[in-house]
Formats: sequence, C-alpha cells, structure tokens
Amino acid sequence: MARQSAPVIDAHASFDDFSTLLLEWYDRHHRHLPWRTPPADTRVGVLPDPYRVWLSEVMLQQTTVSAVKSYYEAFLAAWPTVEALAGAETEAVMRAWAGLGYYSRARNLKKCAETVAADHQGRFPDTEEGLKTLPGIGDYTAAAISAIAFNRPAAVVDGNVERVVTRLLAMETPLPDAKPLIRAFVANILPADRPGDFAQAMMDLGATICTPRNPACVLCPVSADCLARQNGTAERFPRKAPKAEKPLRHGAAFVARRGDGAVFLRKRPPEGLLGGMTEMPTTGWTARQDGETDTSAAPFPADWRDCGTIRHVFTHFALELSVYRADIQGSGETAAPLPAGWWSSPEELPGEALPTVIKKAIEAAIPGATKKRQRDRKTS
DNA sequence: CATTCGTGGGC
DNA sequence: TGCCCAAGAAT
Repeated sequence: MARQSAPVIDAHASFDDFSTLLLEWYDRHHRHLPWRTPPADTRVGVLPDPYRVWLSEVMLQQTTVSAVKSYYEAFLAAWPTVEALAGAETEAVMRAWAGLGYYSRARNLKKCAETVAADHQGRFPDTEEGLKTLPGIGDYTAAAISAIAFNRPAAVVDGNVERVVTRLLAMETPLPDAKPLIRAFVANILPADRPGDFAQAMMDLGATICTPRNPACVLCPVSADCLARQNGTAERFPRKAPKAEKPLRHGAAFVARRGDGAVFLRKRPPEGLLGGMTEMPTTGWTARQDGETDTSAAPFPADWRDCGTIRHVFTHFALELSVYRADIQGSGETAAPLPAGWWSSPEELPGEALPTVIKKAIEAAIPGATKKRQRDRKTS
C-alpha cells in the first residue's frame, strides 16, 4: 500500500539517532543470558560461538527465554560442539527435547548438526543465504545467526521487532502483510558497526520495555521517535489478522501397567503432531465422542479401567483425552499379541521422550509415574 | 500462502 | 477461566 511506504521512507531521516540511542540503552540495560556475549566484549570484536548462537536461536523459536534456559544448559553439557551433536543418537536428542514443544525442531537440529559437521567442516555458514539452506533455519534464524555470531548486517525481525517497529511507525497494516515493510525499515536503520548488538537490543527492548501489554514507554530510550507513543496507542500495535477458532477433538489413551510397574509405550510416526515422540497406545485424536466407552479401541483386551479425562490445548486444537489403565498380571503376557512397542520400567519412564500431554495422561493413570524419583524425604 | 506444528506463564 | 503470547519453520 502506498500509504504505508511513505512513512518508511520519511522514517529514515527522522530515525537517524535511533540506533545510537538504542545501543546506548543496550550497553547499560542488556539482559544477561547464558548464550549471549555481552556488549563490552562484542564491541572489542569478541563474538559468541556460532554453535551456541544457533542452538539457542532454534530453542527460542516461539519459546520463552525462561522455558529455554534449562534445556540450553543441558544440551550444551551433553553436546558441547556441533560435532558432538552430530554424533549423538537421534533418540537421545528427542529425550532431551521432551517438554519443549515443536518437536520437528529437534529432528531438524540433529540433521543440521550432521550437515554442518559433514559438509561444512564443522563451521556454520556466515551468510543468511548459506544458513537458510540448513534444516530448521528460516528467515529469522538465518539473520540472527549472521548478525549475532558473525556481526554481519542482517535485518533480524522477530515478534519483538515487529512490535517495536509497528509502534514506532504506528503501522496500520496488519501482520503478516506488514512483514516486508518492517524488514525494510530495519535494514534502513541498521548500524553498520554493531549489527549483532543492534538485533539483540531490539529484542531486549521488545521483551522488557515495549511489551505487548502495559509498555513502559516512560523508560523507553526511543520514545521520542515513537508515533504510537505520541498518539497514546502503543497497545493497539501490532495489528494482526483475526485468528481461527480452535476445534475440540476427542480421543482415548491406554496405559498398560505390568506387575513390576513397567508401562507399555510406543513411538509416534516421525512426521506430524508430536512426530517421533513417545506415547502409550492411543486412538486417533479426531474421533467424535459417542458417549460410550472407548475401550473397544484398546490395543489389546484387558480389564481397562476408567481413569478420567485430561484436557490439553495445542496451537490449533483442544483435546479431551479419556485415559484408561489396565494392570497386566505376570510379565506382560496378554491374551493377544502386543503391538509394536516396549515396556518401560519405573526407573526409565521419567527419562523417555514423553511430550507434556502424554505425561499428563500417564499421571492420570498412575500418579507420580513420570516424575523423576526424589530422594527419600527425611521427616525433619 | 494458509495451515500445521507445543507448551507454560501472565493477566 | 480463557485468551494472548513467546528470538518461527516447513509445507
């Protein structure tokens, strides 16, 4: 829209001091994060390990900093280099990723490490174009790695930057249509000397000052440049296309417990929802509830007992899962042959590649079963 | 290009 | 409680 391109051009001149003010703020108020090299170091040419930048950026895709921290530390301890990760077992990576969500990221992480180790001598490409050829690295992550790990002038646009820029310009164009305009604006104001710090400064500003609700405009280093601030409409940006409503799906899950406490598990298909992760036998999750028990869909005949229903909300649908438990006598022999899978002992179960929704279902059937064993509580 | 992909926290 | 959101990518 012509109406939107004009402000971007005008902005270039009037936002001349923007980067200076933002970087001065970042030098004093930047967040301290495990994967970050502080500006005192980057300013003298000390850059972070690209492997660590990549690992953190993939984990941070649609995921909060607080959720990522412990996973990042665990991955770095288990696999300190891209070669180490390339040599890991995929199943070990899936177990370590369990609970973080968006599990295709874990498989792509492993594939990417293998490619970098085998085809790039263990070194990540330094250009956006080169990085984007790798699995799991898209527009944002390629720009972020190029800027942060190699200090190249890439326009890094994530959700934070979208919010900051649409407010600065009071941009009426809704997302995602506004994305090219935002990228062009960022490319125009990008400081040639500190592109990595600039990218992180924009994200820190969005995360700590220019927040979705109740932005702290009074503390903002660039509030004088902000059109939404002048209009008192910061919270109205960014504008977004209306979202589709979430359908409700139903299903049933079957927790078979052996005499020694082991639980029967299987692996989900490698692609799609919770791809490659571990679960107990379940029905499909599109079946309509008919008011009758679902035990006719059980993986084998047994005395299936109703353990209630759990609810779980995914990105694009909600799930009501009926949970059943059967106690199998002896060492797991059933009236019918078992489907593909394995028995997981009480010691192994907490470390399996169990998504959160599956853990919730197991907990409904066997309280405490997925929790890592705690030391005996002393009655102090 | 619209849809498909998790989860936990904040209000 | 329900809705929004978080350093998006793949198809």
